[in-house]
Amino acid sequence: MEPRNAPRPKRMRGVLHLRRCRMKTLSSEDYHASPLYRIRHSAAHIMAAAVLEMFPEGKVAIGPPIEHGFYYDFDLPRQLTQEDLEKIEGRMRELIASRLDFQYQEITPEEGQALFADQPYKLELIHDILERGADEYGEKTEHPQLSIYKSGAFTDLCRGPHVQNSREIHPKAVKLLNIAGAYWRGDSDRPMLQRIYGTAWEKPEELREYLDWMEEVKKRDHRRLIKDLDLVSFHEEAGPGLAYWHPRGAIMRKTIEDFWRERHLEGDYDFVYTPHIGKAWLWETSGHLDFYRDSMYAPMEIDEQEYFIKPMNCPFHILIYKTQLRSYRELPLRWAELGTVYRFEKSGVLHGLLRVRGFTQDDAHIICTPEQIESEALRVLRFSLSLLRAFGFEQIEAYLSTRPEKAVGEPARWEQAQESLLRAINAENLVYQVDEGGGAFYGPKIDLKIKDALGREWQLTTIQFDFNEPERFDMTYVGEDGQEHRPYMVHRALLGSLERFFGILVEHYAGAFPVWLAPEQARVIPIADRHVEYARQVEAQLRKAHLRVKTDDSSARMNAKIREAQLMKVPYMLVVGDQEVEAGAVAVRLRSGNNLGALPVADFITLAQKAIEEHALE
RNA sequence: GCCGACGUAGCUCAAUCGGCGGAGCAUCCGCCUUGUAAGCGGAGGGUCGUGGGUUCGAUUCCCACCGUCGGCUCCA
Repeated sequence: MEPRNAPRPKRMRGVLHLRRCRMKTLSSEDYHASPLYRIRHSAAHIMAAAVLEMFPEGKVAIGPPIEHGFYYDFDLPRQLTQEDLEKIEGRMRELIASRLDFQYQEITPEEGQALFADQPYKLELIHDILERGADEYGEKTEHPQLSIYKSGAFTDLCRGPHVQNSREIHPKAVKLLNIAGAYWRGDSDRPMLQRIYGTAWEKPEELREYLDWMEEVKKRDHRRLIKDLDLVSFHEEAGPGLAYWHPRGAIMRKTIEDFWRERHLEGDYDFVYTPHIGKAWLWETSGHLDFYRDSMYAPMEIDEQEYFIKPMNCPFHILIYKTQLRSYRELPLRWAELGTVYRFEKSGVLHGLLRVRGFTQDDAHIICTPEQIESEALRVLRFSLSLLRAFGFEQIEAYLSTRPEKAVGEPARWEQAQESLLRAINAENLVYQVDEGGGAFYGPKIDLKIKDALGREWQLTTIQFDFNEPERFDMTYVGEDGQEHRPYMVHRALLGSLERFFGILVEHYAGAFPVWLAPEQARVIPIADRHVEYARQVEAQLRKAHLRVKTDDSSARMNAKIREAQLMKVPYMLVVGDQEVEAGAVAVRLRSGNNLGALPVADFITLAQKAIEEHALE
C-alpha cells in the first residue's frame, strides 16, 4: 500500500534550533524508584508544612510527585495569592536548609485516627486504605498498612518513599509554579480545593533547563503562533471554539487534505460525503443521544422533527452501506471522509485549536468480514504510521485498550479483534502499552501517540473496533454460504482532527514548517524599486512551477523585508538586485540565516521542488 | 460545568488611589532607492469586553453576563 519511495522527512536540524531535550525521561517504574521522585515527594511535604505554618487551621489533602514536579492540595480559609506563593517558597528554602529528617513510622488505625483527628481528608484516606485497600492515589494494595512520615513539625499520612534528610534537596532546585483549583479526589461533585504546583530537581542547572524548556513551550504555543503567522483566528462574538482559517492557514490545510486524499487513494480507500445534520433517529439508533445529548449542539426543529448537527460521521456511512444488499465479495469496504462535526464542549475545556467545538475528523470506516480483520488491522496501522511519518513524526508509540467489564459484543469477537491489533503492533515493532479493560464498551482500540520536537506526547491516531453500531443498525452482508452475517466495523481517524493536528504541527515546527507545508514557500525581495519588475518575472516563473510565492514590493529597505520574511518563517528568501537581474538569478537566503548565494532561477526551482517532493525540513 | 486570575488602539503593554485615555510596533501619507533581521518624518486610529448599579461624574468602585488564561472534571 505504501509506495516504496515514500517521502521520508530528513532528520530535524537547522532551522528548528532544537536544543536536545535533556530533561530526564524515565519510565514510570524507574521514576518511582528514582532519587528525583523522593526529592519531589519530600518537597511536597515541605511545602505543606510551610502552608500549614501560614494557615494553622488549613486542611491538607494529597500531595504526590508528578511528571515534572509535584503538587499538594489544600482546603484553606482564604484564596492563595501570588505573594503567598513567594512567601511559601521562601519558607520552604528555610525548612530545607534546616536539615529535616524524614522519619517513617507504621501506625495502627487508632493512632491514625487520633493523629489526623482534625484532618478530614486524611481521615477519609485512612478509611479508604483500611476499607478498600486503596491507597491515597487509588492504587490497590494487598495488605493495607498505615504509615506516616514526620519531618520537623509536619506529619503526613504517606507511604513514601522520601529522602532521608532534607539536605538531599537542593534549595535552589525547587520552585513553586502556580495555584489552581482541583476537586477533592478528582470528583466534580466534591469540594474544590486549592492546588499548588511546584517543580524540583536534583541540581539547580536542571531546574534552569526545565524553566528554559517551559519558556520554549510557551514560545511555541500555537495560540500565539497562529495569530502571529496569520493562520487561524477565533471570534468570541461569533462563537467560541470555532476556527476561522485565514488564507495562509487555509492553503496549509488544503495541502494537508490533498496529501491525505492522495495517500488514501493509494491505500485503496473510497471517499464519501455526508450531510452535516440529521434527524434524532440517527443518534437514537446509534445510542449516542442517551449518552452524549449534553455535549451535542441543541436540536433544531424542522417539520416537527428534531434535527441535530452531527457529532460524528459513522451513522451516515452506515446508511450508505445499507442502500444495497452487500456481498462478502465486495468487502472490505474502506470509506473515508474529511467529516466536519460539532460537539458542544464545556466552556472551560476549550483550548485554541487543540480543543474546539467544530472540527474535521479525517475519518474512515472499514467494514469487513471476520476473515479480513487480521489483514485490515495491520493494513490500517501501517497506513497510519506512514502518514504520521510523512509529517515528520518519527517517535510513535501504541496503546492497546482491551475489553472493559461492561461491554457489548461477543467475547470471541473481542478476542479476535484484540489479537489482530496486537499482532499488527508486533509486526510493526512498535513500542506499546496495554490498557487492560481500558477499551470503550463497544470495542477494543489502538491509539497511536507521537512525540513532538519538545518531547511531549500527543495522541493522534485512533483505530477502534465497533461491535455496537453494526448491531444497532442491523448491518449485514451475504456470505459465501448464502446466509446473512454481521460485518466487523472499524472506525479510524489517523490525524485525529485537522484542527488539532494543525495545532500540534504548529507547535512541533514552532511555525517554521517544512517547505511542502509552508503557506508561503518563497518570497522575492527586490532591493530597490528598479528591481521590482524582475522580481515579478521571477515570481511568475515560480508560480508556474507551482511554488507558493509572493513579492515584497513595499518601499521598505531590504533589511526590513528580510526581517519581515524571517518573522513569517518563509523558508526561502530570494533577494534580487542589480547582480541577479544581470545574471537571471536569485540570491537564496534560508530562514536558518544560511546564505546559498546566487542561483539561476531554474536551479532554485529544482532545489525547491526537491525539498517539497522529499518533505525536507530545509 | 467548577475554582482562581485577567479583559485598555490591529498587536504587545502603560496610566488614572473616581475628574475630557498613552507608548512602541502595525496601518496610511511623504522623503529615502537601499545587498542579507527594523532608514527618517508626519497623520489617522480606542463604545477602556458587554449590560446594569453606586456617584454631580465610572475605564477606575459594586453586581451580572460574555470571553481568554492556569488548573480540575469531561472528551463518542
